[in-house]
Amino acid sequence: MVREYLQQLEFQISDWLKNVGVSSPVVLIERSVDVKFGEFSTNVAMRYAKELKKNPQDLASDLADFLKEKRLDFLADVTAVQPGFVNFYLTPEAKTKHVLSILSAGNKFGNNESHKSEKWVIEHTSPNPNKAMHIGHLRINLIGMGIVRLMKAAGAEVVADGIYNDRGISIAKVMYGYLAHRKKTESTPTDIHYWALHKEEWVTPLESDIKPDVFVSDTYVLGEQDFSNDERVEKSVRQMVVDWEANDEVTWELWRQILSYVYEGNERVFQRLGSHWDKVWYEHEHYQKGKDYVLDGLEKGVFKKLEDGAVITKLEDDYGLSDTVVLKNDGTSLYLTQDIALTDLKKTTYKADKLVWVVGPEQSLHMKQLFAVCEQLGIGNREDFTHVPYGKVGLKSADGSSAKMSSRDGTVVLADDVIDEVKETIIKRFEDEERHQPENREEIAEKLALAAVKFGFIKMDKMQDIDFDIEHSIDVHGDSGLYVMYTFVRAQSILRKSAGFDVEGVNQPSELGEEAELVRSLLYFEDVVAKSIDDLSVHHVAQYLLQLCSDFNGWYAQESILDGSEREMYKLAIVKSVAVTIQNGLALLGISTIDEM
RNA sequence: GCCCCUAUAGUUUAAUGGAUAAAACGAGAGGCUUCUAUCCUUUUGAUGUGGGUUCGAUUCCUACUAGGGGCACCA
Repeated sequence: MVREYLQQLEFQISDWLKNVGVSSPVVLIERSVDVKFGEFSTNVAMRYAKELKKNPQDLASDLADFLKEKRLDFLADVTAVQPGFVNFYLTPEAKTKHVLSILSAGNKFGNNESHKSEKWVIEHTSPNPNKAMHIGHLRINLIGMGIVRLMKAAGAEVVADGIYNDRGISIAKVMYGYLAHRKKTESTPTDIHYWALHKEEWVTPLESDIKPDVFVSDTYVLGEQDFSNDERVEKSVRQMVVDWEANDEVTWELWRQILSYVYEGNERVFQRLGSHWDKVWYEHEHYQKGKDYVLDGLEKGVFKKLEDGAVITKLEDDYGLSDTVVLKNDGTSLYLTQDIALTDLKKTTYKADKLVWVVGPEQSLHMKQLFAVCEQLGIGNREDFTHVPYGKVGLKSADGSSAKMSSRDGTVVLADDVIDEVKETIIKRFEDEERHQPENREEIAEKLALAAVKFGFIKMDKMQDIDFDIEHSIDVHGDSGLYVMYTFVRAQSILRKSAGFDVEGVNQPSELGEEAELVRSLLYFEDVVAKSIDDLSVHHVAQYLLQLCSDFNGWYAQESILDGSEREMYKLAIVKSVAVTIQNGLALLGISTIDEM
């Protein structure tokens, strides 16, 4: 509803600006920073004062007078104030109408059509096939899935995709580690051909009662150690890669088995997180295809061949980027080579309008080079390709400094483990306070733990580096997902205890009371979502929810809602619309609500 | 050497070029016979440094300082 008000205002202001001589006005209406400045304001008077050679304050006054004469029914007042802002004050009726419009919009409230009928392919969380998902992966996943949900809310059709780099030395190390360290008895030889005939002599994750992803990363660490310490192992691992490339049957069999553990492990964590890929690319399926693009590029003059046979880009002149090799002098391809092929594959398979890569900032140059090369080859326009980088996740060490996670030192913090720790804290509290039936505690705590952990990562800007501190993440007070969840539960509880809600029974107040601030906050949700969509970042939504919840709790403490008065139904409408807003906001963050806690 | 990112209360974080820089944690004071106190009210306290653009700069430009990342046959 607020959106309609703003559209009308924008139209009128734009019209007025054209009349006073602005050729192509851009009208920005933003939320006022303080209640005393109304609900919304515009800076057009200051913005166009110079162009019109007028005093901004006079211009603002003229605009305010013009709008007053229009007598727009949703406006209680329009004022012009120093140094040239024009402030808009909505009528109580207009605000109440907005509250009711939230209820009729339901789970669509906040959505818009800014990217309607566009097709987006968003790549995120391409995990190493040799590592269990740690808090770094968790962050990427939350950022990526957040963008996926935002673009869906913007009306776009979205394909979320991921890549498994399932070939090469890393996976071979896991394969070796498995043969050498996952035998049931020491006497079993570390030999792939023996394994092929006696698989039952090796354990599976299921038999060893280890989560498959953890099983794989532990196996990798063991294989890696042997690889670095023993030249014979190194040779043997490298031979596996060669055998794999030569399509050796037994090697492929072991490779498939190890990968099945990897996929099972990741799928388990993805399910827990509520994360999902619509499409998974496997490197082994497309890694050879890049070479054709290199030959094509050579023909078109996009690339050039060096004396030693390697092929290099020509990006310096047109793009100001440093050049890089796309084909090695031994004729084999590189990451960039594969990415070219995959980009074309994505674009043609899904007829994608926009492609997004959620990958680390260290790949910034690589991404720019990829985009430029794809443009040169006619695969697509650079503007349609977006790299979304993010800040690193390190650990907070005892002295307060930042430390890198290291699998060698055993300091890697797994996503699973963090969620489990928070979950334990919550269950303990349930037990201490004897809350919930014992058999329900587990399920409720799981949802709350997910909410707490996800919210903790996602409430801040994605470029902000994080020094993770488990103590801090277990703390569920303050600016946390549980605070938001608690507020939602509170609202649900009130609704449950009420005699039922009926829109017909809502008396529109002629003046707002204690609920004014809360109702004001409800006006801004759509705007916040729109901004999140523009920025490809859900953290604005998280910050907004904290504010909304704070307003709600403030009101709750001051005023009794179920008071049997003639305002009760009106107050219930507010409670209900707050609940809808929280639920929609949390849904954008990938957090599902519960009704009791 | 060149390029990119980051710098905000004691701590962890907010702020499409706008009005008095916003929260949480910590520390101090107060509040449950109550619709769930995982809450509410209140006090305390910050834009790395120097220039510039602008009516207005945490935000843009520039030079420093500090930290991180990248720079052709690695992934």
